[in-house]
Amino acid sequence: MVEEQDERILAELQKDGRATNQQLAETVGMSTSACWRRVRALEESGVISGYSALVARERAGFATSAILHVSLERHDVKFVDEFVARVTKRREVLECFATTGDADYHLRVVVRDMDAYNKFLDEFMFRIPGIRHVRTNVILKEIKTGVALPF
Amino acid sequence: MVEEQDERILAELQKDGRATNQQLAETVGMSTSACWRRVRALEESGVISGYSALVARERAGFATSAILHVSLERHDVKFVDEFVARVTKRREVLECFATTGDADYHLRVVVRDMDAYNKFLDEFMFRIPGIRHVRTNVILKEIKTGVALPF
DNA sequence: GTGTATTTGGTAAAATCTACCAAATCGGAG
DNA sequence: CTCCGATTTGGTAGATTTTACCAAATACAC
Repeated sequence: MVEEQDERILAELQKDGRATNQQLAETVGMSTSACWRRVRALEESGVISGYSALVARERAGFATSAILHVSLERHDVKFVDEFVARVTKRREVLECFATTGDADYHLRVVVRDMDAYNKFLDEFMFRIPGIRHVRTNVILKEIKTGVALPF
Repeated sequence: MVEEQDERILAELQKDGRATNQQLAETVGMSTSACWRRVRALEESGVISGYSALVARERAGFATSAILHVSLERHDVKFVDEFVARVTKRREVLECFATTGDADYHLRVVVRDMDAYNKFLDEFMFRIPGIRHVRTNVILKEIKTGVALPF
């Protein structure tokens, strides 16, 4: 479905999401029109789901982030759906994964400071129905925060 | 440093990293030239660290991902630096955070399939010197994978 | 208020995007 | 191999966008 040349395009657009079509065509080695059509196809088929500016967290004033391990009390669809719906809406939650292991979910949360994090827990997380346990691991240092799939 | 109007620009460029300067200027409510200069300033000051196409993981052929909890045997700079250097280079590791809590590091790893993950552990992770313990939590479902800071 | 520095909006040339065309390439079927 | 239809390709041109510059407006210190 996604072939050789598409992967080169994807790799390049992951590295520079604002590369001009001409640059792109040159680096992947095809004509501008062929390249443009492929990019368009990748967008329309949903392989490329969007484009985003990557903003330096600290410089933008978000000093605090944490990884949360969340377990639910019960796993009825009712509680699960409610949890998923709330977490999806909440913008401080950048990532949420259902995982194997002790916790049901891993979340990454980004806020401006510890006060905001405390508020996040009290006013949001602890009010979600059916939560059994929340463990917070504060992020001391970001070693790497990538978005590029390893083509 | 980053003010009101800059935040609107950042929010918009996080949502659509390929918005034209004209669209952007319109949605944030300033002239195209003023808007363009601010974007440029945000790029040059490093607040915007780059742009990226967001690629749908599964559609691009990466079926398997996991969260790893890694602890080091010893915490001399020597071992820490080596660990950080290796992890930073390895492209399957999308994210790596030093955290409080039981594990020293949280990693998110993305690969094509379980074979590739097994290989990743054997040929990469387990060969890093000074590793005490690695626990794998396979990601069952991606509830949310965002990159946008919550302005 | 005055002078200086910074930011603003407008403009025009250069670069880019995007839709179209005809030519080239591919993949069977005979 | 040759023909045919289908797909993909490269080129082109008009519309759009970017980008650097200018003069005017605004902000700021004295």
